[in-house]
Amino acid sequence: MIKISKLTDYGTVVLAELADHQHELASASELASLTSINLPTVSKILKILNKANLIDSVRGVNGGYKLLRKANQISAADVIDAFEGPLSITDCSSSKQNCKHEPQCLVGPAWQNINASIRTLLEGITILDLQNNNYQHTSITKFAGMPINIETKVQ
Amino acid sequence: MIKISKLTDYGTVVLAELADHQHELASASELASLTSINLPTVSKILKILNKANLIDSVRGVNGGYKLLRKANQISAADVIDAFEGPLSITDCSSSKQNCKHEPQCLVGPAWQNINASIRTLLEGITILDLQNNNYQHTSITKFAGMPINIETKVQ
DNA sequence: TTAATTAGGACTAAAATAGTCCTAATTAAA
DNA sequence: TTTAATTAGGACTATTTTAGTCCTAATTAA
Repeated sequence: MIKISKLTDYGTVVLAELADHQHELASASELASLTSINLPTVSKILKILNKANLIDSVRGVNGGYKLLRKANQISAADVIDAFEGPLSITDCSSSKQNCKHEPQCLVGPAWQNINASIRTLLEGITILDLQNNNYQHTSITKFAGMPINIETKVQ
Repeated sequence: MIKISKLTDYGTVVLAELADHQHELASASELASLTSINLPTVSKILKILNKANLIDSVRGVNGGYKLLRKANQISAADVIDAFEGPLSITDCSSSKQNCKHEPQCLVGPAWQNINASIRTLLEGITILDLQNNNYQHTSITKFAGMPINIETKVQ
């Protein structure tokens, strides 16, 4: 269903929660109780986010995590990259490698363009937008005579 | 990776091949050899496409399949729906049901909007576009002072 | 009647995903 | 210096999803 994994979804929830904490550290167990996600899972998520340089960690007593960038500088695409590797709508859309059907494939290049479109869309949406729900969908079918879709952020 | 399944991908390939046959019937085995996808798999794909009313079938000797609508009237979203059920980027983005985290979920509604955007994008792309690769990605960052992404179809 | 074809669905195998758990390293505070 | 709280890293298992194959029935032209 063109879906992100549960872990990625949880990842955005955890990041949104961290955004509420601004510069204070939040521990894994705090975040678990705030988000209602099980502690072991939250820990795993935090490690992944840390490895992807989206958050910073401090060990030891009173340790915890905080955002490394501002919420409006972390995009949905960043989060997806962290959890699922480079965004790619089909196996062959990320690069022009090793597809055994490639010579006679009629649709590969088009999927690659669609992929780029979805990526651009997701790069334009930040954790702050997700949190505030200030991303709204609008659809405009014609612009200068051409059929287009416009995705806007509420200002 | 926000990806469609292999079967969905193959589905578009098969549809594109059927589009080349216009109104003649093409059998599963013909399509298998034209697309280099194994026969049993092509058969499965054709049954799914048939059930979704995207193609028509004729049994018996000289039977086969053909498109039920024109290639420019079958969208990428139609194909994804056929293979993967209603498009939905997260478990909670398709409807407002049964998510145990929902009361405190910070990001659900936003994902639902993103989902709608991706759907609109995919509804605007047809098998004909895929086949001709006449869908191209362009990105414009400002329009009337607002940050936007515009996805265009080549005319 | 036969052979070519699709319909339907059961089944298996493989891959991806989610979730848990263990041990080590770090650090503040008692 | 010891202890307790915390993250780091990774192994592991269980579950779910996906891909792919196969069998039998129904249909139909020749």
